[in-house]
Amino acid sequence: MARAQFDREQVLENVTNAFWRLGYSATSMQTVFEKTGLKPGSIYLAFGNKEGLFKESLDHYTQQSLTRLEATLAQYTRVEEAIRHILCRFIEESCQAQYCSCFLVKSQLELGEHQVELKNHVSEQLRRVESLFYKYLLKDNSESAAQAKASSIMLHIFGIRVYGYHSHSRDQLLAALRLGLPWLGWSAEH
Amino acid sequence: MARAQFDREQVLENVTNAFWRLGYSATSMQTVFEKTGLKPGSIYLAFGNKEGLFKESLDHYTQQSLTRLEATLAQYTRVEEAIRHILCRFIEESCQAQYCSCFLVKSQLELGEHQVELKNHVSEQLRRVESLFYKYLLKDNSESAAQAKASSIMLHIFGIRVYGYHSHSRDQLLAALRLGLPWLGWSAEH
DNA sequence: ATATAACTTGAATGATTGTTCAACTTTTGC
DNA sequence: GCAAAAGTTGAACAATCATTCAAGTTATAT
Repeated sequence: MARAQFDREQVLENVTNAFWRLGYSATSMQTVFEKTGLKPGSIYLAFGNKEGLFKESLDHYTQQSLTRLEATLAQYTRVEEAIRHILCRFIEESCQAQYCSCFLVKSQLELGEHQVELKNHVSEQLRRVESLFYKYLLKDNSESAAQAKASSIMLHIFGIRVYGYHSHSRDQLLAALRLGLPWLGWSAEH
Repeated sequence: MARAQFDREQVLENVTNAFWRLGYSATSMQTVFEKTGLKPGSIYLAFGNKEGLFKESLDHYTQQSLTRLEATLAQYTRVEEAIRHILCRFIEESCQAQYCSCFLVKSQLELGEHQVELKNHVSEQLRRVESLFYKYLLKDNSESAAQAKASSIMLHIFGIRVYGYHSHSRDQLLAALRLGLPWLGWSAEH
């Protein structure tokens, strides 16, 4: 029973990157072989097929994202401050040259009738993100207020992910966030 | 000089629908031939290639969208009321069974390094939409306020387009819009 | 009526798609 | 040390991809 000779994490890192940038359809298995240096047989034995590989990539990405979000949310005493930090980070990301939006958002919109299972899987991951915000907002809010605020946060995040993909304008996005999320208590200067 | 025997508008309608639902990569020319009933030669003579066909589809969709938006904006005396109507319409759309988000948003996120020209074209169309809101908001706002409000509207629209694609929850979206866009002056009941 | 330009047809192109598999190598359990 | 399990290899598969083109048809201009 020989062990796999490749680092599964490393492989998923490369594959996720390819899927993230190019999308599910536009990423060929040929591309996967090249980015990982593995041969067809190894990939198919380890991940089943393209859908399985994509699903694991999604999980890999979600895991990283949630961990990072949770860390930031736990770091600050006031939830609003943490969320502000997260949103500002997203804006900064969107201004970088190689920005390619959010893997989950892109996948959600790309997948359709032909990949229902994958699409539902993405939806589930997005709901996990919203639940995380909801959980932290519950500390200072009623259930209905926390839900509305969590949804509003998600709307703005989705907005940044799309808007930032073609605009790259930090100030415009920041002004829009200040206007749409006044309850986050933005400071006067920044 | 024989005229084309097909209705260009009708063909674009069908093709747009396919691209909209399946995306650029996942829509094969074979699909195009089937949906239109035309043979390869006719399509390639009329539209050049897949990219050209996609570009015309985008323009067809943008034309229809802008016309509809402009009509609603011109219909109401108060801009805020018009925008509220538009957003509510978007929410209603997102609750329908066959909802497939916004063609421009989906394309913006799908297109990448390999279709830079197309991607820029989509960005341009999205900017036209924002400019339309900006123009109408200028009537009652300073330039900076109108810009911030237009951006905020776009963020929320993008949000609906993504959020509505996996949630289908009318009330949640509405509550989030009321929270994020209070300056639109929502009535107490609805 | 005829010449010519516009358009349609459908088979064919070579490249690329996702996936399989028999042969081979490596590691493990006993 | 031996057998079996696990993993690797690289060629090969049929299917589909976007696109082309020579031949045939149609409409228009003169």
